[in-house]
Amino acid sequence: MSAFTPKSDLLHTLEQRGFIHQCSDFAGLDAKAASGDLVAYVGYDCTGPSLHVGHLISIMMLHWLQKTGGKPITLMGGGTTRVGDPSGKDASRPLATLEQIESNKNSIRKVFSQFLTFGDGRHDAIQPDNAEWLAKLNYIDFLRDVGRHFSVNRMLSMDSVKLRLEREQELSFIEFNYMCLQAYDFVELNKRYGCTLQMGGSDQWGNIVTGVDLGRRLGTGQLYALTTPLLTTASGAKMGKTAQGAVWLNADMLSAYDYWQFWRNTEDADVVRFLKLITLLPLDEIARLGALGGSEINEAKKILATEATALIHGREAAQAAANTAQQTFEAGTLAQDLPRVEIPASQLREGFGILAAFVKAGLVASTSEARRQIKGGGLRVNDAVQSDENAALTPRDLLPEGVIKLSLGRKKHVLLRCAD
RNA sequence: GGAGGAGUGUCCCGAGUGGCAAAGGGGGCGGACUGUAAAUCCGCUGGCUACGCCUUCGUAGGUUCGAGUCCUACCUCCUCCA
Repeated sequence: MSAFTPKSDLLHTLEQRGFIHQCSDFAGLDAKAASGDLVAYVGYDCTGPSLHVGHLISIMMLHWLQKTGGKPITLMGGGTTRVGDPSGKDASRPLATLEQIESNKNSIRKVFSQFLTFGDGRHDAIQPDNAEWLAKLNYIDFLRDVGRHFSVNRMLSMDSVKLRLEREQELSFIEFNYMCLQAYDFVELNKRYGCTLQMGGSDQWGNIVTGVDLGRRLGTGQLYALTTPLLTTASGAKMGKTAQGAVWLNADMLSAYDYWQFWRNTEDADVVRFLKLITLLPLDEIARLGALGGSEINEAKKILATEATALIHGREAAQAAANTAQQTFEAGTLAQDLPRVEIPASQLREGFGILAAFVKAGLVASTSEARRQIKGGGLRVNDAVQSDENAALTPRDLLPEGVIKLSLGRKKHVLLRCAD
């Protein structure tokens, strides 16, 4: 792969930006992409109400695909989610109900329009749901026409399955069938839309190649597999989850400010890699940012955060988040745009217990945790460290702006405000 | 169907002798150092109306002053046999 110099704009771009982990046939795919009628898809589970930052890489790939003249398909896994993906999860996921899946699907859908142009044109993105064909499959027909092409021996050797077997963990039959359905999807998308490439994270390699294989046996013509590295930090931690939960892409599930903060806190070693993967900045600009030494790299992190946030929350919200951060962390002034929580004015007049206040603000999960944080010096009111867990907030704590600033650690702030 | 083994703090792994809010990791959070970074060091990591009370060790009972630890039944998983 490294020896190969891609001719197509697509592979050229993907390679330069660090998207490529494995490819089933680099040269073949390159030729196909260069021909200008490449249709490719990525499948998305409907297990949650929103995608998270871990999904971002594949979405960006679809974006570049469209930009370089290809047609992207975002396949909603409305059908496969009814079965469950065995990819390395420790426990079998509880199966989602049909209503949940439907609701998740509609919620997930929203995010793609920020990255892709949908429509009926030749290069417009489309968004089918594999329930359209999987739900009406007839078991006998499926076994006869498709099932006989799958080798159990091979499936057993796949990491996702092998791991579960080695660790003596539950692997149910329906989960086992997941890859068969995913392979079938690929073939079906080929028939319906001329799709010849499936992309995904490196953990999907086995599933994707199974689809390529099935296509060959069923006579689809050559199919291709392309995987990306999983989004991890330089220290090896998986991205996408924080203590508060996943870093959601949907704007209604994670604020622009929090999203901006997430990327602002990127490790030094990851900045350039992330700029390439999740922003649209030109490579020479990224190279310039990457050359910044020492603490100057913070400038690059701010740009990373703002560009990333602009993609899903809009330029204006991203800039607002940047401004809020600038005021809070650099100017040391009160940023009115910090997250807010309201309490009744009467409650403040009576004295609002400090522990309850932090719980109310959502900065700690329980009063016990608030107590612990006070012992550890982690709670501040109006930037003053608190040491008395019996203290109460009163109207005297109100800043001139009419709010009380509560902080957990150095980074998390909430403004407490009286409701009228 | 038979024999044996296993299920531990709702993030994960994992010790556990009848006195256990339960060893030790990882992860996470907080503090120090910094640059809202990494590395390192320190603290914390069930809940509450909090020097006490309540809920936790697959589920439900039982023995006991007292059970994660003993007994019974049940559920789930693993291994060997049929």
